[in-house]
Amino acid sequence: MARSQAEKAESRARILEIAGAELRARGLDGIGVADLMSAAGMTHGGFYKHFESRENLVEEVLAHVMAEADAQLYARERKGRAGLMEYIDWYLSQEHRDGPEAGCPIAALATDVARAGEGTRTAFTRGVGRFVDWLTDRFGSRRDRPRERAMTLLSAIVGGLVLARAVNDPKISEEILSSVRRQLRMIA
Amino acid sequence: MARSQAEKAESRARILEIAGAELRARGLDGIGVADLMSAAGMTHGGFYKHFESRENLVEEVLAHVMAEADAQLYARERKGRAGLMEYIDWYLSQEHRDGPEAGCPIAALATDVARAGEGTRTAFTRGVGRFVDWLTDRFGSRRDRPRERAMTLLSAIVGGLVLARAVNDPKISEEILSSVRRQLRMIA
DNA sequence: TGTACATCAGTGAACGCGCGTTCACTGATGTAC
DNA sequence: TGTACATCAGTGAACGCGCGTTCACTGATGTAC
Repeated sequence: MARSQAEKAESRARILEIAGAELRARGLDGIGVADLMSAAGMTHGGFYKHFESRENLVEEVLAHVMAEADAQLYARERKGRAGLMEYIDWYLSQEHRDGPEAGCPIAALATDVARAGEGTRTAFTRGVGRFVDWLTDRFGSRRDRPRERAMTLLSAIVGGLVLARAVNDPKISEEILSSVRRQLRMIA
Repeated sequence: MARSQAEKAESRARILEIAGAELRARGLDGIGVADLMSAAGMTHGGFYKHFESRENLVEEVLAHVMAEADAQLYARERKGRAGLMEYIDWYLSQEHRDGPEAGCPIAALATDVARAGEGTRTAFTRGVGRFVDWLTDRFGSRRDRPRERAMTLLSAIVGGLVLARAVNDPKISEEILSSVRRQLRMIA
């Protein structure tokens, strides 16, 4: 082998990481095999030593990125209402709005996923489910109908972030973020 | 001329209408010039008698679709809180979820628009602004901070619809729609 | 009203170009003796 | 430990293919007399 098995694993990890960022920044159709491989420091031909096809890559990257976001979520230190508030404030921050490549894959890819293949959608659905569970836990028995609240909260932060990103006018964008942040203190 | 001026206007309107549906169903990258023209009953060459380029078409279609949605919004009969509730119930309905081609362009295209050109984003931003104004009016003086509420409500319904569409599991999808519908009665 | 001519909506072949994929090849790595 | 051989990660040229765009052409329409 031109490279050891360990090096192959590193290459694969590098491809997945770069693709995870590109995917969130440019959408499911936004990465080309050649560009991706060149960003990973290789030529395009080697791609097929790691993935069956481009579609297969997208599926794996989506699953990878969802699992990563999920792990970060469950690793957060602050619990209860304070933890939830902290999370919402980060989620609806300018920093998160302006850095989709490292941000929530749900907000970055939701409309793309709706048009994607079943494998991709299944990975996405699992991530949404885990997210809802985490939020539900934050409500605990503090509030009635915690799961219903969790789903609404998720909808509001995803919608708010997506709108803040799409909109052209910085003032409206900021207004959306701060409005949702503020109003959610009532439901949360 | 092979066709009269009136016929040209009809052709253009037909292209815009079909593109408006395809765009919402398949995303900003989802329509090809050849497919679009053939769906409009013509061959691809004639496209450039109506639009400068594909990108120019996308811009015009987005503006057209936003204006259309806006007109429908302002034409709704029921006013006040009842009108708002009625609208939310439609927005978060299975019918709307399953028919993006005739539904809200904001929810259908938000993440695509975030990556699109300035012209497209400007048209989108204008539409969002008008939507927020309409919602703000529905709150009127009934509630404090009506504009803040309007932006949060918009975020929640857009996010809820987008998630309900992306998710693979019909049970979760329906649960998202009904949760947001129910919880929004508190804020609205 | 009729005639001659210019206009231009729509046609369909042809064009580059980029993209996903294939494939023969290289040479370091892993393995068997 | 050393040698011979098979393996296979990565290379880079080449492939189809679809897509946006161009262009010479057509013939009905609009206009000028």
